[in-house]
Amino acid sequence: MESILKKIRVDVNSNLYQKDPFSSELGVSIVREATRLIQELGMENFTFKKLASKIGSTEAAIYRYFENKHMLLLYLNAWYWAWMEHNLVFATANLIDPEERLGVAIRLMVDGPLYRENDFLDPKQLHLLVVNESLKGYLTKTVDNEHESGIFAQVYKFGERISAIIQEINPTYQFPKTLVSTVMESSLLQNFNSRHLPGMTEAKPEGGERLNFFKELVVKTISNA
Amino acid sequence: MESILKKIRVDVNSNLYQKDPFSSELGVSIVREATRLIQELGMENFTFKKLASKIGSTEAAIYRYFENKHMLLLYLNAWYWAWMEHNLVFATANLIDPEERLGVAIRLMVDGPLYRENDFLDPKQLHLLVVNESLKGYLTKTVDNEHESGIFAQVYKFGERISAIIQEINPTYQFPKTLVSTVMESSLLQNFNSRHLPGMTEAKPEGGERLNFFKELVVKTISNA
DNA sequence: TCTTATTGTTAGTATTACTAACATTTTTGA
DNA sequence: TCAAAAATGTTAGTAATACTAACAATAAGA
Repeated sequence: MESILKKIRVDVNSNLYQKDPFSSELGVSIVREATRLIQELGMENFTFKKLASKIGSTEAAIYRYFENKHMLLLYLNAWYWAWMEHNLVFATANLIDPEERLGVAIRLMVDGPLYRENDFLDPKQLHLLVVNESLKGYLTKTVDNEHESGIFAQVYKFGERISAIIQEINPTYQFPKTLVSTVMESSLLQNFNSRHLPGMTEAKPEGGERLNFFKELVVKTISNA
Repeated sequence: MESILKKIRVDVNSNLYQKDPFSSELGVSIVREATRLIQELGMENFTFKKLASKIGSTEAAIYRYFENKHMLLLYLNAWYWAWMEHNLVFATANLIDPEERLGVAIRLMVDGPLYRENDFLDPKQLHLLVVNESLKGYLTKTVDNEHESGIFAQVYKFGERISAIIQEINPTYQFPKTLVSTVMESSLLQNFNSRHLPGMTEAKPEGGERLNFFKELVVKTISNA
């Protein structure tokens, strides 16, 4: 399994980039360093110029790969969720019990993907990036166009997989998709809250409270009480 | 009750502004028009210059009231949650049953504040603004400084009130604050999802699904099953 | 009426987001 | 093997943004 994970090259929607970053050295160093730098500076202070100087290239060169920094964020986000889906598929491959599979899925959402030193992007870094920045990439005026061009496919696919597990457990539950998207988004926000708005939550950044909270929440919600 | 709501002037943390916008005509027209314009353009395309030209003033004049557009957003956000708290207090004042009060609170979070044509800001407009833009105001690198200067006091106060209701219903429930912040944040995101990422949810923008979803989720979660 | 607070105006700077034009290198296929 | 085509890289720019400074005009208050 480790070697398979190591070799995984995720397919993301080609509308996300101008030129596939994995088709060249420069492209790879762009996404690699961007992951670090966006996290370090935050989207508002991140610029292609700063990124260019970090990787010894120029602004214009980066624009050939990504239309702008917003698209680069969406690209990394898509990559993250595709990676999450791989993790889910592998981790649940030989689990028959749907409740067990749901447990794995929730753990994945709460704790982020497994750490594997892989060839392309570090999923641990990517998780931090997604916690801090990804929602800003959704909540924009351009979301409708982006939605239409299929840019959120990875997020959708991941969500659908977990919805399917829920429907397996309780076929009469009315809101599987709403529940799944709530957990996907809230697990990120609660991670953020525990670090920056501690009064809004009982959870500690590295504690197991979030996992317990979300597991209990989901299990109770989909049960026929 | 109506006349009281009409007269309510919310107190927000003075770190949010340079000069109290309710201390002058210009200030009032800034916050009033900003609510509309931020919503129309989205934060990324909103500028003080555009706002100034709408209200027949100048950029520099607006900078006298707010340090930058980010602080203006946080100001409007604080105003929103303070208004929400007023709504909650009035709507639950004569309800004894904590479960009934919780129901009112959830409805408020899901549907936003009551519409009252009031003297200052239109809560309906503000709700749309908060749905689309407010989370971007939290998820920043400056959140820790802002947190320290008490800028999120209104959000906290609203959350604490509802946590208290939950603790009244079930004093043994472990995560009241986490649950409340989840509902506060997710109800906004689900509103957004229903409009822009419809595949992520069963809810329709104007339907009652979200309310049912969140009510069921909270009631089941805090029950001792 | 004199003082103070409030607004308006002009004019600037540094940075950001992006593009055009062209030079250089690499690939490829005849 | 080598010329044409494709991919990359570099330089140099523009328009817009996010501010700030300095000062003039106006209104309000004691």
